[in-house]
Amino acid sequence: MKSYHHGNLKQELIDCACKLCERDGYTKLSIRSLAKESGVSQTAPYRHFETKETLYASVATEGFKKLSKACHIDADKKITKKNLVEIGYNYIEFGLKNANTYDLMFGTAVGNFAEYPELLESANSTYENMRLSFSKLASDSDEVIAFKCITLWSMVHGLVGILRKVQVVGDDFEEGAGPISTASVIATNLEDHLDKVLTGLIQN
Amino acid sequence: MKSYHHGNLKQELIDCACKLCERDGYTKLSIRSLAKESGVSQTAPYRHFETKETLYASVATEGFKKLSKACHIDADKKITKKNLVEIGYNYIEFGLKNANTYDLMFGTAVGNFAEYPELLESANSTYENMRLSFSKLASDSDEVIAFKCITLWSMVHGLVGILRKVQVVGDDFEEGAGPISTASVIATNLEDHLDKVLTGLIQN
DNA sequence: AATTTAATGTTAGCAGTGTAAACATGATAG
DNA sequence: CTATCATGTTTACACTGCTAACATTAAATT
Repeated sequence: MKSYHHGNLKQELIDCACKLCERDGYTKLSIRSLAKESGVSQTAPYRHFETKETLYASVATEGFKKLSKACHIDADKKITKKNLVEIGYNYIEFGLKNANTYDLMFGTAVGNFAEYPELLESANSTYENMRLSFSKLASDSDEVIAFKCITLWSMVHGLVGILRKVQVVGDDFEEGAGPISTASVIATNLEDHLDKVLTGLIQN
Repeated sequence: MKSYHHGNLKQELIDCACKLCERDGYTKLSIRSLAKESGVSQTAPYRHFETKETLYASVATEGFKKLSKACHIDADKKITKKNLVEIGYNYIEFGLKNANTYDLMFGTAVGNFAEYPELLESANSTYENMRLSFSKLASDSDEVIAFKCITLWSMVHGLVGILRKVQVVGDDFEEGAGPISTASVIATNLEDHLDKVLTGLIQN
């Protein structure tokens, strides 16, 4: 016995979309299949999402919230370099363990974050978190801190990209030629790697 | 007066696809519209590309070849740190000026490079080029060189990703809050930035 | 040179997609 | 109690990737 009105459709669609996007990749997601999954008509989702991109934006927003949480460090405590390594490590871990969602967040699925205030907010706050943690370690100017933060961010962001391609290509590479084996080495020594890079960064 | 057989369809399709992918983004590309553009029936492309992904792979291959060329340094000459900065700079420039193609190359459009030997080859050779240049500067072990190379690569790769999001969000940001203004600063001082990072990397 | 074969093209059609328009239902505000 | 409006449904359109059956012609074989 189901009523005509679902009651909680929007949230259910988002939750469902998050799961499906992560499981199959966002390209495989269709509004129709999503509607079916929620036991609702094909076009019902359009009452809650203007276009498919709007739905993507919602999923991406959830992603940034999770990423933010994963990279969060208790603000009261004193921050050490080890903490920053942790942040970087957690960032990369998130990117690899939620590869499909990560793709949605940083790919072209959502063209312009500015069109989706919540998404823009959650993305910026992810950065802001990171920047804050950084600011508690070094006593540099805001500018320098932001600079270092972006450097770390692009570092880990880039590593996620490279390491994902590694997974795709497969690890069964023997001759130390390609980027594959090397990247794998970095992957298994991620913390060391981050520590090294951060050390260089902090010392300036 | 056109003959039944096109004569050079495959190459024309690839060329056309490269242009369209770069102009509108690979998501907007349809095999049908591509066929129409080449004045050929809807399904003619399927004689040359098993699936759409195969076509994507071809476009991506072209992309890696261009990227490789952009990052190439004459092998005979002695390599300086400045040359490496140049490589990094050119890499980033390529990523920003060919944003849509870059997306195709590093996104999820092509799932598994290993399924497309030419693509895998061109991608690996891009890396190999970079590694070779690196190996001519420092006199480290192969392992360390590869390690440093990957570090530089993920660095520039990450920067492209971040800087692209900047473009998307727009530069008209004033309060020094978001990652935007900071990343913009990096963008305008790219060479300095790279030099700084590389210096840290080379000194170890 | 004639004939077979394989490569390359076309037509027709299926199943699936995003989305708009017109209509149905029922929760809520007056 | 009634009118309104958010939310759901039905129907339909234009588009997509892709398959199967058929047409044409270039290349290989006899």
